[in-house]
Amino acid sequence: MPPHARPRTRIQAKNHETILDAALEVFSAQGFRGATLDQIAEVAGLSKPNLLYYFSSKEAIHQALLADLLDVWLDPLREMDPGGDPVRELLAYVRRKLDLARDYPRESRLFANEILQGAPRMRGAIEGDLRRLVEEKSQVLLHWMDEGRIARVHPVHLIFSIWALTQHYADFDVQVRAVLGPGEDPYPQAAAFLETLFRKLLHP
Amino acid sequence: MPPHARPRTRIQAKNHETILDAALEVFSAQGFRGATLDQIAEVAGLSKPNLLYYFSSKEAIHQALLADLLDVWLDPLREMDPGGDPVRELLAYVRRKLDLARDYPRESRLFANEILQGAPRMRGAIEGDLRRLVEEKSQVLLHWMDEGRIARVHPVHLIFSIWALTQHYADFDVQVRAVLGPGEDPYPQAAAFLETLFRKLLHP
DNA sequence: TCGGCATTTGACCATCCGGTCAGCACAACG
DNA sequence: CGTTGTGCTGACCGGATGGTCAAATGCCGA
Repeated sequence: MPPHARPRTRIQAKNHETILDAALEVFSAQGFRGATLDQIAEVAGLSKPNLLYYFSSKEAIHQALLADLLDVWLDPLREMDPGGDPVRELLAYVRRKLDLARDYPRESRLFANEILQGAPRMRGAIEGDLRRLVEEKSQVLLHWMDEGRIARVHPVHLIFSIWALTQHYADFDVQVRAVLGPGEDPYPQAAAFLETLFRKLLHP
Repeated sequence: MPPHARPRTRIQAKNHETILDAALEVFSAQGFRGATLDQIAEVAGLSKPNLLYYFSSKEAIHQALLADLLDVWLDPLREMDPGGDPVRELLAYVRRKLDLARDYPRESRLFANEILQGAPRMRGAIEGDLRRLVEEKSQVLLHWMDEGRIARVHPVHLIFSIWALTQHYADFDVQVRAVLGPGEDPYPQAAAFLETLFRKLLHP
């Protein structure tokens, strides 16, 4: 009688969260098809039928994760203030995005997995919300360029470059650490490097 | 009697190639676990048992793909000539890498999938060949920086940035095209943008 | 304390999937 | 025309996996 709705009781809220966290762990590391309900159940410390008491299917768990994801992912871009100082705003955006990669690598990899497979469960959001936001912010960038406050480059590719350079540290973490050597924290170096890179790129 | 060896007859050579091409198609789009032998067989236009006549297992097909991959992937970096003009050499490297993303997106996604999952079948190569090559080329970059011929930045992160920015166009192709709009070819714009970016970054 | 609802689970099912195998088709060759 | 080796396949197997269900257990307010 009380299955797949939004959490109502305290137990439901807790188990919902536990399951989503475990699912994030497994989906981000194995992809959708690679992940199994048994693995998720094990990580969550629950039985498999119990998972399906809270979510109607493996798909439903995955959907729930993706639903939240895009918002979190785009928030740093939304925060970019058209009224602020251009270079400062853009560097702050880069910084927020890099922090996101450092603090939420699983979310980054979940997203990367989804796009890599052709975004079968996110097509709509990408062609909708995401595209609109990029278009909107591109206008802001173009405006700044017209004013001569930052260098003139293709605004959409500028945004792509921020995504690529920051997410790389989460998605290719294994490679990054293997090359830098163990025990080396990539993020401080990355922050410095990216600040230099974008400062030079944006300088009019 | 004549199964899993290097191709000997003409038929073997042809089917080997057909299977690897089909497998690349499927593995790069679905990941290792997401891919099934039936899908590969269908794409190849062969029966499943026939695949296993030529390759001993699903693993073996995947291994065969990965074995070639790293070399192809690192060749553009190998070609960077320590005796050439620094900026020209680096821009040429960026260009070669971007062409690779444009012409071999499936290979790029296969690689991305592998790294995303923690490189379970490539750990050795990454900590070995790849790391050594990056270390070697970093020395070249540092030398160029000491001579004042390019700006001083972290050489390894410079290489990371080239990887991230070029592979992004293959790995996140769906997103790139969704944002730019259909019918828009991202690559000419990307080439121009990346040339600007790296020219500015490297300028002493 | 008790009734009823929320929560949990062991046992089970159908399907999918990687892999095997016995044998068929066919061409080359003596 | 028989023998031999390559190429190929339908039928099958066992284990994994997503999902179901009836029944057991825990929890809470009246």
